[in-house]
Amino acid sequence: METENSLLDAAARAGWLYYVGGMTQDQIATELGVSRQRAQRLVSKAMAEGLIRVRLDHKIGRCLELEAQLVRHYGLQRARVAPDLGAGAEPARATAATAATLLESFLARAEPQTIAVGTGRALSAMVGEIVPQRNDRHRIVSLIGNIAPDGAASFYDVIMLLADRLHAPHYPMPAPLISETPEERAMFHALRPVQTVANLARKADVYFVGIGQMDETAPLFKDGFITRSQLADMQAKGAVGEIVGGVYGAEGRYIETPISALVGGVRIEPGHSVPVVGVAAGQTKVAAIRAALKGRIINSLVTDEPTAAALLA
Amino acid sequence: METENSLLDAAARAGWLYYVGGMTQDQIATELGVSRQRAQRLVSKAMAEGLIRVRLDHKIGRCLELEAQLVRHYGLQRARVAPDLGAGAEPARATAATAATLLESFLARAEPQTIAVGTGRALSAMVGEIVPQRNDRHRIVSLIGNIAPDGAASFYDVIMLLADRLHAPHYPMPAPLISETPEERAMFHALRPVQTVANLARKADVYFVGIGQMDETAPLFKDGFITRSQLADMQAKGAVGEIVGGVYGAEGRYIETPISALVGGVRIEPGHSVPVVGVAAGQTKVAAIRAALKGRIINSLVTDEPTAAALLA
DNA sequence: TCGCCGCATGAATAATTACTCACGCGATGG
DNA sequence: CCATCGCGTGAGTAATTATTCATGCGGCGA
Repeated sequence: METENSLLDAAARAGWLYYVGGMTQDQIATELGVSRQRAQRLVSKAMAEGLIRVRLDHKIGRCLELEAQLVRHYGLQRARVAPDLGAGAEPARATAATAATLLESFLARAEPQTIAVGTGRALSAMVGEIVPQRNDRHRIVSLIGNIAPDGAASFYDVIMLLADRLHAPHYPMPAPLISETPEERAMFHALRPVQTVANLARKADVYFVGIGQMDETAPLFKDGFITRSQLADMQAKGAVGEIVGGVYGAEGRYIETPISALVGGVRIEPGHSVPVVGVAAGQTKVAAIRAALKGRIINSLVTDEPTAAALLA
Repeated sequence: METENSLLDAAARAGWLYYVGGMTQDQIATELGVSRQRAQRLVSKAMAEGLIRVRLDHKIGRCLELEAQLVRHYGLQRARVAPDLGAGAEPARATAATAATLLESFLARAEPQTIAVGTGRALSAMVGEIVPQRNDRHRIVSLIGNIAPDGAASFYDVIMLLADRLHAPHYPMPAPLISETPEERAMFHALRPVQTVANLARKADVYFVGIGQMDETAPLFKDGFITRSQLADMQAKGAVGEIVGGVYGAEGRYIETPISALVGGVRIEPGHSVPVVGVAAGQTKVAAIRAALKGRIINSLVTDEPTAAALLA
């Protein structure tokens, strides 16, 4: 622990000298009295550990334009468009920093906020960009059960990561994301802790949710929460997207399916007055995002440039 | 204006791809359809124009800033600011690990170093944080007699502890810290071993010293080296601090007092070119530290966060 | 219109950074 | 106590980035 800490300290120092001080790694090595290689490793560690945080302080004209158009076209409260990272990159990478900045603007508020979060890669990446801080006046509450079919806590467990970074009180939902049977779901929902969390979630001051597509690459399916035939069934009923387990059609209206009775989350009702921020990007998600916007399930959006362009096409 | 703007946009985009996307300038060039050199120039411009803001997300980020300010404000060779340990903790605790790291960076040098050390709680705590090692190419030399008025070796006997941890040759000064009479002092200083050590100390490659305040809590007084009336006398002459027994005023100029003729140490002359590292922290020591910095008795400082802030206030 | 100036460009090259590898040290477990 | 494993280290090297320099293009005044 002690050596761990001093290692990070050294990394932070090296990173500071490199990125802020603009020194070469050679100079840093001399300054710190270590070898050049070690200086390099420290700098790279500072980056890898996320000690160094980079943000873009310039709104690229095109992104600004897309944001304004999104707000106007879909009647949003706010929109953020991250510059394109290029074809190869994971879309979540692009939105992560931008979404983190938006979340931080809520965290900066003096009044205690109840912040409800969903799950997924996009939110997970966002949390990775949040600056660690001591910020215990806000509460983090989970919108959705995080127990996977095999009983393990989900890999993309956003709430724990976020609470860890903020040292904030947090309320995970101790229930399966999708139960085996309606009875199992009812049983979980009868539990006091589950009800407490659900009630808290329904009164949140701001929501951050991912958006799942319902094509063959659907996260629900890919991550093993539903079977291929269940997916096909929902597709047949017109499903195009999913938010915290709630499946909806092309107009953003929730669709009732056999699965609906098994979902252990707090469904986001359309037309919320508080910010409901969808964080999603990628060609495959365009239909799902558009539907969520149309149905006013979300009223704020963080996405990337090509996705924004597609949404407006 | 338009071209200006699109230039900045391009720079911002290149910077985003480079720092957030982690792409090489080659890839960026391909992505943006420009030459590699142009991509490089755009990235560099993004930095120069401050389009990309880099921040350090680590508790020592604030410390690093304070260090930079201390170096600038007082013209220091180097400064280290340890993170605050909270109100309750002994200030020496905070500086110990940081000072030890600094000392170790000197120990790591291949060329043999002569390392001169003073005494005091801060240095004692520092030595406690030094990792034991077999490092006999350096020499440790004492700057100050370590015989207390009662004849016992001082409790805070830094040099023995340090030499023990390093297995390095060491040269304690076999003389009283403060003699009873000028004659006694002269007698000790006539001794060959004392002269040898003093000569060695004057040619040291690096100095580590504590800094004593001269208020009612003065270490010299608390540890019984001087009487209350002697303290009062020095205070009346404007004494605010003390380094290896040398007492100085608010501007960091040494003050001659009856005690001066009794001190059995090697006075640190101002304006040394080799590192003279003061290790000290605590509200009570601020005036003493500031004076030592002003008078250039020390040219490097290890302190803690609140003390650094006070020194810059 | 011509010539000059300044600046952007890409080639070449220097500097810096990242990676690979073999080694050694200390921890771990039989 | 000794063999083994894993990790950190520095040397060497590949990759990447920064700088320098010669060139050419376009604007501007004569």
